[in-house]
Amino acid sequence: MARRLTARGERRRRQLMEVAAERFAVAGYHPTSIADIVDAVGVGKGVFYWYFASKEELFEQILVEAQRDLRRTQRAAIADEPDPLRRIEAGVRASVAWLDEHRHLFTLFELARADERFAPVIRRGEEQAVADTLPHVVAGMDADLIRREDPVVVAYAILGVVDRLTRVLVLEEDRPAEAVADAAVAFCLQGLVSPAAARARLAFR
Amino acid sequence: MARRLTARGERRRRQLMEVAAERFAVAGYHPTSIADIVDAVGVGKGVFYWYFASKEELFEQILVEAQRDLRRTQRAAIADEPDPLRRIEAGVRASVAWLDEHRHLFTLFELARADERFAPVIRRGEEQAVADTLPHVVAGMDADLIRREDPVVVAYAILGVVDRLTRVLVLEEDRPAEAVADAAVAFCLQGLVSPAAARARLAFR
Amino acid sequence: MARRLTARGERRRRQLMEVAAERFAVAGYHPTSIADIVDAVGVGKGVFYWYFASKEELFEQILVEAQRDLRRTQRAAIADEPDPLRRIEAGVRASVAWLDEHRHLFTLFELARADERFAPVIRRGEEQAVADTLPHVVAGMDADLIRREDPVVVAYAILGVVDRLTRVLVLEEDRPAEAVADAAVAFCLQGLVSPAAARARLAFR
Amino acid sequence: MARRLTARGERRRRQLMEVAAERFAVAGYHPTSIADIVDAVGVGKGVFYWYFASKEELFEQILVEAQRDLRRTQRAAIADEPDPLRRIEAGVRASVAWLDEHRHLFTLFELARADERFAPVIRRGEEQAVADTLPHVVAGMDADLIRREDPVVVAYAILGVVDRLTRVLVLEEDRPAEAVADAAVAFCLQGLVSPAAARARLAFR
DNA sequence: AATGAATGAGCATTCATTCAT
DNA sequence: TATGAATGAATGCTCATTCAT
Repeated sequence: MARRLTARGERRRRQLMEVAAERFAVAGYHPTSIADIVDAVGVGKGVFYWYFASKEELFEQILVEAQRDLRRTQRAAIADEPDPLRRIEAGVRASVAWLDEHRHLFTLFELARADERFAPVIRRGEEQAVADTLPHVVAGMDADLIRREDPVVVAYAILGVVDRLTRVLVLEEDRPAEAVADAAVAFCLQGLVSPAAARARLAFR
Repeated sequence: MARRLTARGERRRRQLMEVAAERFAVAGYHPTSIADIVDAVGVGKGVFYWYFASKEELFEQILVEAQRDLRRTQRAAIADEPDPLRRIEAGVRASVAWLDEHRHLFTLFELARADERFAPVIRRGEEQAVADTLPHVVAGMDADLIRREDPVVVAYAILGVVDRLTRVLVLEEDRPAEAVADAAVAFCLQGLVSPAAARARLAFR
Repeated sequence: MARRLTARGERRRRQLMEVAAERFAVAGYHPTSIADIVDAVGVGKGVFYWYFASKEELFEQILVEAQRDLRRTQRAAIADEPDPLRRIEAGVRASVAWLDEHRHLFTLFELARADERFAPVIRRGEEQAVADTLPHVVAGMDADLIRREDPVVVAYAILGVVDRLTRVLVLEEDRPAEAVADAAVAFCLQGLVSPAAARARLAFR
Repeated sequence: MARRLTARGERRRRQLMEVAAERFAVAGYHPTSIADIVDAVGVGKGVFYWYFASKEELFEQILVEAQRDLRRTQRAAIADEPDPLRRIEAGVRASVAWLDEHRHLFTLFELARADERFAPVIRRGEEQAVADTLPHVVAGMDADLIRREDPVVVAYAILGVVDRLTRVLVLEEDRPAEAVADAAVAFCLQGLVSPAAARARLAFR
């Protein structure tokens, strides 16, 4: 592939990707057939194979573009923050917001993770996200703002919190994204122990 | 179904479930055919349908039994702990250990979550886990050991941390389960801010 | 087969045949499995094959016994009638009544006729019925009570009328069997032309 | 379905229907597999499902088209007849001729009647045939050409005679269709009583 | 006589992909 | 670029029949 496309061709390609993304999210990858996709767009099957080498390639491209967009959004949100903790916080908030706004793509990430063929794409994106977070975590530790822990662990833990809270509370229970972002930030920064208990624990050391 | 089985029949049923669980985990649900399963067991195709009404029912039963076992393990681990925080900690440790020991079942949970038909089963299990955690969180808040927050949020956050850290660090990066459990506990209890920063923050209030 | 059966065995055999006949009538021959039958009776599959060599043999025996019973009924109804036309009439009435009372067996006759394997059994029964009717038709012609026509044709025509009127009007439209028998007799005896038209026609000859 | 077909596609569809109709008639519906059909046509299995949604739909379409053709033939045969009795006679003759010429479709009607799923299609056609016959019967009664009886009964009786005589005498015993049509007409019009007996009966009234 | 278990060929249907036009 | 048509391997599932106990 990597065909050179006319403007019209580019539009078609987009259209196919969008329709496919939506169907995949609603019905799943397997249950959505090429026929479903081209029928929804109103074109013949040949068209599909003009733009994509295979169903697999199509899904992969949807995923990669979505990851790229999410990452772009995170970087933009972080850009102006000098404080490491606030950078992380901004990243969390931006992620929750993006996942909320692109629910079907969020769903596709989950779908992809469960499929042998696409899991690597997701893993790659996740590793990228961790790599992006790492410098801020390390900077936070150097500034004694963040507990000294394996920074990779910390980064994955944040990912886990954001992912789960957004999926369950925003997508399924329809809570407002900002409130969930607040909760995610609070949990990630302070954990669940109360200040009182924290003080008591400190006294021990 | 719900057939009355002889001892021999019960053994067969177990064997089919185990072989299927393992194949599903390795290759995925769709790619694993009934033929694969019965061939692996070395029986005819009809045998499968003597014990299970469908491939779908089989998967569901695997999931439900796995969830039951995980829950049993968690409850056992928590049983003797009087302190709410320690109960939560024990639950986290038990979960990481179980997921480590039953890696293929952990994988099945992920697979299932991505499939329309099985997602409800997973959600149900997750809700059960949250419901199981809730009393301890609330007790912790009442004893002023845990920050006052929406306890449901807290429970899901813990789930997210445990799930992600175990999946990536234990299953993929092969770190020792105990170390990962330590890290998960630490993150969940204290979050990522350092004691110093916490003190500084406290001063503000 | 043709096993010597104890009294209990004979009961079992009857029970299997009755249950099977009813299921076949309701759901069809193919859609009714041996499993359905033995489950309905509450016995294991082996029992079935103790009494019948195959599903096919079972159906055949049901058919043959039903035909035998129908024929017995017809002969009994005709026995005391000296007049050929009245014999035919009595036969028609007896047939409609029997088919009404044994609706499921009537249905089985239809089912069987459509199946290559059983059609011969039905044909045989039909030929028997025709052969049974023939003497009365011939006697009627000899006594100048019945138009001179190919008696075989006449016999099959009667069969056709009885079969169709009973099936549609009695079984489907739930009309009383006696009324339908009346109508069948009237049509068979006089056809559809009015006496006036008949007279007019006669004048021509 | 209801796909837009090219001329070539339309040809394929016809071909599949014809081959299928013939196989169904020879071997039965169940025993004829999709594989049999496409193999006979010499195409891949997918082709079948390009043109038909299911085996069931195919059979139904065969039936409906056959019924349509039979009805067309009947109407054409009747068109120029002013006399009600002659219209009925013409209809009977046209039916016998059509059933003779399309023996395999006649067989399919029988097959279909025995199958739960297709019986309604047959019943519908039968009701149509009765509805088509009714006006002539009523007209005949009004003109005092036909005995006053329930016209629906009369119509079904005619159907029964035509069906049975054609099936047994034409299809099985290979008698000439015209002779059988003659016999059917004679029986339907005059019944089986002789003119003499009829006169005698009249005397009574 | 009876049971639960097992067999395995057979079937309708799906679907990613390719092809001829 | 685009279409309708075609491919054919693969899949889940059924079921009459047999077997071991």
